[in-house]
Amino acid sequence: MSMDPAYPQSLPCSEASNCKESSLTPVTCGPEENYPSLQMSSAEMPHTETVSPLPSSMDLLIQDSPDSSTSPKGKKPTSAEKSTAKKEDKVPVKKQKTRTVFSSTQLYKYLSLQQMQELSAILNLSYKQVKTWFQNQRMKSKRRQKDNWPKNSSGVTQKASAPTYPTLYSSYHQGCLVNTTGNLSMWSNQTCSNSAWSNQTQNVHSWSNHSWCTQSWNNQAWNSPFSNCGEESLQSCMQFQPNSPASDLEVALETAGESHNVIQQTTRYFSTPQAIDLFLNDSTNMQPEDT
DNA sequence: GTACCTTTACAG
DNA sequence: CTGTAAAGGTAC
Repeated sequence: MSMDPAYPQSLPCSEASNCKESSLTPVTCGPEENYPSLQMSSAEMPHTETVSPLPSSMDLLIQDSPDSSTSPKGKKPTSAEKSTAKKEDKVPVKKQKTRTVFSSTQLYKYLSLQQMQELSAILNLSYKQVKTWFQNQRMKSKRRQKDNWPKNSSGVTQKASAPTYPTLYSSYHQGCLVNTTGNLSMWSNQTCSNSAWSNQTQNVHSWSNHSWCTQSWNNQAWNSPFSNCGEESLQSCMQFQPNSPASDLEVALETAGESHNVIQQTTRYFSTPQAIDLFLNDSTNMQPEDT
């Protein structure tokens, strides 16, 4: 339970080392930084960058994103530039906060420290960004809860209705992170039935200590917002045998969920907001919420 | 040092 | 206007 991988080790330059305390200009961090794809001057930044320096294994995972939504600026540099230019023009550099629009592909693989680090490198994002994302997700979940996220009221918001934890792994597992040691984290989502999952193709990517598992789902079965991107390539898989679909997951979840905190829970893969919500909500208790 | 929370600012 | 990445501040 000690997970403090000083991220800066193997990463090229992910750490926040850059933008955080450095200054307010994330862009200044560096060209090959992780922010490159963020905003910068798309003019000269063919975001081909997206996935260049990736290992071969990861290639599959991230290669897609033709330019989905990410396009930090691939599409409308005007706005950004405008604003930026404007500010620079007169305002004493207040703070060029540029919203990085992560591509679904990128979002698809945000995880925890270790993974985050690697991911950051892989995705060409900074560790900070990855971290921030999770943070925001947590906040988002909380807010939703507070706001009484329209869940069953009409049963509309939640495409597949928020499943409870038990249901989660039963019919909601889309991927999982398996630790070589036997520990595994999972990210789940809706519309994924065990059967479907069994049929899916399984591609295992070696990922550090963990095996990045991606399972290929049916595009149709996948309704989550995040899933609309060409995840076909980065679909998830499972490391455990296809024979033990939910079984392993359950065990793993139990083990992992019982002694993990929110952070760790977050560590699990979230493919969809709902999944995150679920995790953030029940993960702590992992009880059948069945009063 | 990190996570949590609040606020800011941008993209759709 | 909403959603969300990101900065700032605070607490552990």
